[in-house]
Amino acid sequence: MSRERLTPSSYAILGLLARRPASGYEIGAVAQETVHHFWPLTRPHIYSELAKLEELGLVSSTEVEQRGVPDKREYRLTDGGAEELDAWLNDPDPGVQRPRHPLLIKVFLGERLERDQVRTLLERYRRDVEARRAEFEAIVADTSDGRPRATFARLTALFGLRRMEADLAWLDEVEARLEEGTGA
Amino acid sequence: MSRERLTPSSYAILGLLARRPASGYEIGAVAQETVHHFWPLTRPHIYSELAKLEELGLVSSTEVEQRGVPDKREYRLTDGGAEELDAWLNDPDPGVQRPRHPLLIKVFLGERLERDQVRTLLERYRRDVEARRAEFEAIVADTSDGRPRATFARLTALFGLRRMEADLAWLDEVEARLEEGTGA
DNA sequence: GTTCCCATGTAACCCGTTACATGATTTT
DNA sequence: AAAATCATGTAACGGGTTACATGGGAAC
Repeated sequence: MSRERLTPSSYAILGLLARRPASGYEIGAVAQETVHHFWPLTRPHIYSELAKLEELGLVSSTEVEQRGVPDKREYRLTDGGAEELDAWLNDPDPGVQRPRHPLLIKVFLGERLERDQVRTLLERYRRDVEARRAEFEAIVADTSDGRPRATFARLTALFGLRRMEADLAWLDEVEARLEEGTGA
Repeated sequence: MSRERLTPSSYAILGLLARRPASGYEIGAVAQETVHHFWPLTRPHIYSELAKLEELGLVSSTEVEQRGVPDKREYRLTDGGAEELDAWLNDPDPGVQRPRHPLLIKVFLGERLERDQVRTLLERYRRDVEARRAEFEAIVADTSDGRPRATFARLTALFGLRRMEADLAWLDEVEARLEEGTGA
């Protein structure tokens, strides 16, 4: 198989197209509301992926005229694309997460910092986490009707929510530990 | 400041060099044991970063002869490098995490899958998570003496540990929910 | 009737990865 | 003595980002 040059981003896009044909721009908008919180897709990236996928015959496109706004190129999944997508989905390999957590670099090097500076840093992070937790909660609330499709979207938001809660618990632990270190 | 082209990886490397001068290869080994679990650094990347950092005057290098093994180029932080590092550390911006969680793409598209296939996928992920949790626990155990430096390393491992626990809790939730869906 | 925004996309760039190179040293 | 490993590194590639382009509507 020469087509094994596809990335998770490729499959995310195939998956979105499986639900509904769309232009690159439209995929960008949908991605923002659906997969962005666990797999960010920028629009330029989507465009280049679509070109690659079309070259591989996994999607096809037609120019669609529009009034008032520029014409768009609408992509749809081909039969081969659906096959490729399902083959990937049925592979139970969960894939690798490469953690990239810049905050922890600063924490790791915390000995170079004043204690108060570490606290400020953590406080800022806590605010970020709380904001993201709220976003996840909103998605969970939005997907709590019984629609079959919403069920799975809900599970991904729940994942984010649980992780944000874990981060908050960690922050509590760390701050408590830093207090100890201070007084003594 | 023209030097504002540095990435978190740059600062991670500066931070490691602040502890001890080292060659690119040695930084690679240390990074593997210290920052890899929250900020992976591959050796080729380290080499190119070092070249860039030297060009900016943030590190300096000297060729060191060795017996039996190839000569190495040893890098050390310059005064300017230490300044730059501390400026970054003292900025309380925790930075952006770009979540990249390929598993959740499959979960999100779960309606295209057989229920059992979803279960298999989650089971595989659970094993991964348990393995990673064990690694974090090992680091926590390894850093539980009172060394000041170990304290901060420990906090980063604790972060990973809490997140893995969150993932396991999520898996329990999801699997329970999927059982419901099955019987009815 | 300028100024701002919206819908659509392209171009340029670079961070980080995977693949390759090489000579000494230890292992079998 | 062949094979594997170690210590050091270079080369090539590409996924994904930030910056730019553009023309029609909407807003003030």
